[in-house]
Amino acid sequence: MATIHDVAHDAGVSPTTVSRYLNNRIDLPAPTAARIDAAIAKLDYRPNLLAKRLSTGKSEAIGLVTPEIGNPFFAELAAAVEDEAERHGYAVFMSSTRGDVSREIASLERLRDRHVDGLILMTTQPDDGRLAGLIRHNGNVVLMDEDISGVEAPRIFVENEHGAYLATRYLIGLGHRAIAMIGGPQGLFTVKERRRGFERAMDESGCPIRPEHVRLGAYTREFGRTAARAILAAPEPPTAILACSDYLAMGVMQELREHGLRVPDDMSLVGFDDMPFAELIDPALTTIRQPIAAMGRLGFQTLLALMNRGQPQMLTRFPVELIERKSVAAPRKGPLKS
Amino acid sequence: MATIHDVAHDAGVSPTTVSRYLNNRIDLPAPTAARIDAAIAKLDYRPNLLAKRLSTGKSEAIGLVTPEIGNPFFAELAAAVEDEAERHGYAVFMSSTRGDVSREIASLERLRDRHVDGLILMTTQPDDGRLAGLIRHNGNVVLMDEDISGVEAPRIFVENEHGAYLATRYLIGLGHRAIAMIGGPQGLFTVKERRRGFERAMDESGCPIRPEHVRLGAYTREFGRTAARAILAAPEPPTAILACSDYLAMGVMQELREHGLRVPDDMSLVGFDDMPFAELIDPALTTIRQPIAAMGRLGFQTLLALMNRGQPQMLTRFPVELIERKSVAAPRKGPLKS
DNA sequence: AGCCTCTACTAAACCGCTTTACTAAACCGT
DNA sequence: ACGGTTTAGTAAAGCGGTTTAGTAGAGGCT
Repeated sequence: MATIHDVAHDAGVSPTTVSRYLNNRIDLPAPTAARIDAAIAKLDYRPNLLAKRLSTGKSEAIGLVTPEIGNPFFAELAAAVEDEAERHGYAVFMSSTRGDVSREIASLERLRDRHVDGLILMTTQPDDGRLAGLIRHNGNVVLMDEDISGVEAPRIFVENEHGAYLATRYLIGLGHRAIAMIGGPQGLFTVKERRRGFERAMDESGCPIRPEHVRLGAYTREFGRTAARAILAAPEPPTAILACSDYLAMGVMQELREHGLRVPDDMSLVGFDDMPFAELIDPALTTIRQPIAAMGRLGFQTLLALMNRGQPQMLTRFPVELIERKSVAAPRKGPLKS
Repeated sequence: MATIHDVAHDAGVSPTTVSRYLNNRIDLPAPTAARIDAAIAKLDYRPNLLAKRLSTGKSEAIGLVTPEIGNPFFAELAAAVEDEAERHGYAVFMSSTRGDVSREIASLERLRDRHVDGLILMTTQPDDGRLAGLIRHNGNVVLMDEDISGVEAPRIFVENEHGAYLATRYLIGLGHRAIAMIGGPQGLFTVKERRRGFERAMDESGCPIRPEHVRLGAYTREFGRTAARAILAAPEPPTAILACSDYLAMGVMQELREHGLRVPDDMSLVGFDDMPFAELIDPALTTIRQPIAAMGRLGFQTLLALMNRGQPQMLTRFPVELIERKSVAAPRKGPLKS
């Protein structure tokens, strides 16, 4: 393959000149520029990225760390990030941590080793301090979706509290007063926020919250089932359930079905996230929509600003929206017969 | 950051020695090795990947080109590829082409420009020859899922024909004789193969295929709806539909629902792929499972063999499996009342 | 004429690692 | 004691760009 030397030789200039010309750091008289252009075309010259990177110390790539790329929520987000990154000439390395802190650490090490210039990090576990330490040393990290405390990175979140508040108010507005909530891992930022929104809505309307109606565990379908089972077994089961992710809602729905209960006739159900499958299931899931694509785009833009030593917004909250579908109705009369 | 020179200096040897030691190209007496190890630890030395890559000409990264990373099928595959790649110290660049040939070409250019050492390529469109040409020049490409004709790359496919055959035989076994088929883009490899399997099963059982019962268009939910609408409008609608992807099946299901038809009572439905949501929808979808994770792993292994100038298997066919769920029953008696 | 400024470049160092070709010293058998 | 082999390394030339510091020559001003 042709190198910059070949081009320089062919055009009768020095490699320096070609390099500067290609990087717009010099204004060349038209004939010289034309000779260089001709040489490039003739030799089919392509700059060697590896060399360029070593020289500049930039890898022109970013890392996107998600808990699980197979999860449609993160996959959609990844698609948006990738889209925006490509527009700016950046490549995206993805990695799925599967809730494994050591994988999160590994991606931070990739940042330190200049494998990538920056990182968009989504975690699903409360940090024990290790991540925070690494991030502080490395810089160029944008946090999305979940917070890591003790870190001074730009953050991009949704209005978690407001979302849960909206959903709960909506249920209350339809006459529900006994509402259960199922959430992800205890201690997680989104979990706390969503719980707060739920509690605020309940309090405002004077609806009592029974402790056994609040189940925290994991953002998985499996936990949705477990939690639903527990809630159904409670002495006074609720008439509606707020599941703080669509995955949880799926599990709840499956469990209800196995108990012979119908959604929404016997139990109303609201999800959170508006994953692609939310409108495909039956009944279509009423849920809180997060603007995934916009978050992904902004995530990259924020990181870009950070990498260019700009001044990115340090905290962005995206609005959420209640999407009304078919999984919610007025409360049933009378007790559950399952 | 410490460089290999610093380590060498600290250990009292030359950089050459450190380099060779770290790359296992030399056996050093224990004391010397210990000094180097100590220096590395002391200085917290990490080899600069950028420099290493320029020097070796390898980027230790591969590209994974999927039509749409937001699609759970590809997302799951990506997760498996990534997993296997990481195990071998490779990073994975993903890109979604969204059916855009220019994006496919862009990823091949990244290969040529040594951004990545190899590529796993999944396309969703018949090639006009451009891709084939580029692949021939670049080498180190593994084709998955769909074929590109005129290329000598290792290929990894599933038993498309057998899958469709299995599904069709299964329907016929339950008494269906009028079966429709909905497939992806005409001219696509998987479409042709699956169609052939469908036709073979029908022929073998003496079931006539009505031309208006075969709909080819795109592997999308939207097309599933369109095709289902057309099929329902046919003079003699079938009693079962074979949808050649789960996305298509989703669309079909939605359309049927809007016509007031029940699955499987009024119409049996079989999908293809066994995407994660297939068992979540109601009724759970009977479908043909592709071993996605195994395909992803083998995809990387094959590419690795290719990159190391080994002799990879040039064609691998993965078996498929019929997953019986709830979307299939014996054919309804009498005509459709929609 | 002498000095300054501007244009149009260039030489050479550098990024940090790998690798080829080579050497000094120790050991070994006869 | 000597040639040959092994051990334990090293010097220096890349890899292909970028960048800093500098220069030759033309033109303008006084």
